Amino acid sequence: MLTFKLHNSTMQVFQDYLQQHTPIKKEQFQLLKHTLLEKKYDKGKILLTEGGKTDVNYFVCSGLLRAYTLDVHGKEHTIQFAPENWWIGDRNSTYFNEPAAFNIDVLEESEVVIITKDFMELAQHVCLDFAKYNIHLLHNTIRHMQRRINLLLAATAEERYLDFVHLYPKLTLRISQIMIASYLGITPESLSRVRKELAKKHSK
Amino acid sequence: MLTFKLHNSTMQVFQDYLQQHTPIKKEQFQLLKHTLLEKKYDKGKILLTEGGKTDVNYFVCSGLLRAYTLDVHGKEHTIQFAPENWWIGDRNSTYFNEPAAFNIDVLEESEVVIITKDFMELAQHVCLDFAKYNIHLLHNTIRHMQRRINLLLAATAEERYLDFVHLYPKLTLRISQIMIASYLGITPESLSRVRKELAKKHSK
DNA sequence: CGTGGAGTTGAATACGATCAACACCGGTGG
DNA sequence: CCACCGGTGTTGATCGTATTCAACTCCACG
Repeated sequence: MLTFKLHNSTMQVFQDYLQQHTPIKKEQFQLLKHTLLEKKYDKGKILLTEGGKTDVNYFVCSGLLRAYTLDVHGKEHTIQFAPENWWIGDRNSTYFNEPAAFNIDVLEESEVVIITKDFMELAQHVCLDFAKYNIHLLHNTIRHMQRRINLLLAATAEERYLDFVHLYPKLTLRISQIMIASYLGITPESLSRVRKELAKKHSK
Repeated sequence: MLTFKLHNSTMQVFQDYLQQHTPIKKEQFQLLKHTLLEKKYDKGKILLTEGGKTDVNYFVCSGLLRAYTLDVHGKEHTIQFAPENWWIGDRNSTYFNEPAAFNIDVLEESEVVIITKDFMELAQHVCLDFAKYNIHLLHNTIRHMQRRINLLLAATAEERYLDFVHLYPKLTLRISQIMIASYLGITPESLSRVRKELAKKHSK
């Protein structure tokens, strides 16, 4: 007998992730499943708006989401990209019950699992060690943000771009330069020139 | 009978803080005390060096510490200030067992409590809810860092300075402009001019 | 086709950095 | 007590990097 498995379902991707990265096992996942929701979003869809409220986070199974803010001039500033197997959500709203600090939109058609508050609470009851994983995730987030702050303080546009390429080589190809520029804190025109300079150096 | 209490001991300040902000109570603190160390450091003392290793964090009871990095030109970039009742430490080293990402030095003569790994572990056994406080602290750190990243991406030097003054009004007076500039990501000269402009606007 | 967004390039501009000079303390030692 | 010194903060002149605004090419997509 042959079993065909063409591709994993959205929920299956999430379950696989949990089993690989957290102490939550198959049987435990079954107890948690009812607190989760799977969704598919089209490119351009806005999942959260600055100042709004939400009590869910997202786990991206396929596609690409983004967190960004708008300044007084209407320019976008990217806080975070979330490709497959990344978490994204607004802590201000989900954890502190305050208005959201940023917007979340869909850069590529994406399949996501919606992580409710119920899931977070229940997961810690069902699996005591889940809290440890959670803390690990928080520390890791802080480490990355600290690194980014340091780059914004100390590095030139070129250095920041090279760091981005090094850290997210696959994303560099998927994400438009407009978006990358808004993540690096420069204009798209400047990024274009940075890339031109790098190409020149590299060809020598 | 009169009781004189001229000033709190370093350890007492820390105990008071825990009792106010965490679920750790008097009796529980007694069980934890032996994992803590109190120290007094002179201005200029360097507690941690980039690339080094440490397994302790600090709680500042009095004085002022600072976390900073050095770039290739030898310039300092301030990651964080830690005045009284703040925590400071290098996660890369204490949590991830990797080389420290930054330096920590003493800006004012300071009394600190040294928080060992033993304390963190024991505290969670002695008081189950301490973990929740810890998570709260992590979320809060992330919130602040996200805000800072957004300011570095979106705001002018003047806006960043105003935000700093608003967020840390007391620190503004205690910290030299050289240090504030290195926190904002500008030169001391630029900060001086920003302040001049603000004074001009304000006097109109 | 043709339309609109992405990326590139150029010219002018603005903002902060750099370099240098100087005033102003606060502390130290003769 | 005063002279000196080093660090801080200010100001000016100049420089450099990134921004702004505009024009143009190149595709992808309807």
